[in-house]
Amino acid sequence: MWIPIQIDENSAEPLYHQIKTQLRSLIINGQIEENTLLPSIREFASGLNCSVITVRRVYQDLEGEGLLRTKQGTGTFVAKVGDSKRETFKRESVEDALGKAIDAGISVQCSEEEIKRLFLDIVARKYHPKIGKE
Amino acid sequence: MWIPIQIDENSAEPLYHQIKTQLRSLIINGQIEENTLLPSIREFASGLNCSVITVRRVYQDLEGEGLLRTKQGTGTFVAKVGDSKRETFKRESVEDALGKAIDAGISVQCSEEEIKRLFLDIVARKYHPKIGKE
DNA sequence: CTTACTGTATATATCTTTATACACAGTATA
DNA sequence: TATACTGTGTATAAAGATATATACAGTAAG
Repeated sequence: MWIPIQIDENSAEPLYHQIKTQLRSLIINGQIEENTLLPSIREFASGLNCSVITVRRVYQDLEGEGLLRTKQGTGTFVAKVGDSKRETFKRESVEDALGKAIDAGISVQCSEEEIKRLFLDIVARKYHPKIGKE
Repeated sequence: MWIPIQIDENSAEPLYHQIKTQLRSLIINGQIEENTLLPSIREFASGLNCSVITVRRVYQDLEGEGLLRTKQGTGTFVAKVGDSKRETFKRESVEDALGKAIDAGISVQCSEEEIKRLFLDIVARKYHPKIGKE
């Protein structure tokens, strides 16, 4: 089972927190099905170029949130997530990120038209990527 | 001299890094004039409810970047910032935040129309705040 | 020179990350 | 059913980054 996690080396956000946040998102959004057996802490750590203990902490924290079940000697499985929790999480996470971006614009005295134009440009680029560009 | 810094207690980003990032932004964007005497580390720390040492580290780091001049017994002053540096910084910081927000949307399978609608709603709210709402 | 303000240095506690060694569960094989 | 092997999660100790309190040192003004 391959789990798509993107680590930003330059971020000030701690490593375990980046992993936890992204894995939580994948689970709550249903991109990883209930009862899926996650990679072992060793396999996951190897893929992320980090320590086994760091992954262990993520699994432990998410188990504390009720998102994972873990059983020594067997592995770690994803738990059931209710639909209402799912929807709430989706909306909040996107709204939060957009709000932060707009705050950044305001703090830099971006005009409303300017930030709208920037936004639409980047949306177009990200939703319709051209070959040879990111 | 009052410096507007917003601390997010819930963020995983270290405190000194939040302060440093925002103060750097204020200086480079010219929202604090060249040669302005910044608050003393004690006064600033008191306003942010944090330790003197945390503010001290921020001043020290930004002095290392050439954005501040500091003189023992006298205080800490903002240095000169070139126009080209200013413009580059503004564009990059906003583009970066918008890109992150859109990535968050994509990772959550937000449709292009959906994220555009969300964005315009939040822009309207933030640029034209109603009384009684944030 | 005293006083009250600056920044500075040292020691301490907590958080983050790691390395290493250990204990438990499944499976093949005798 | 033993036994050995390979997989799993677990516990302990140590190093680095982060945040703090407290004591030290330079500067300016009375």
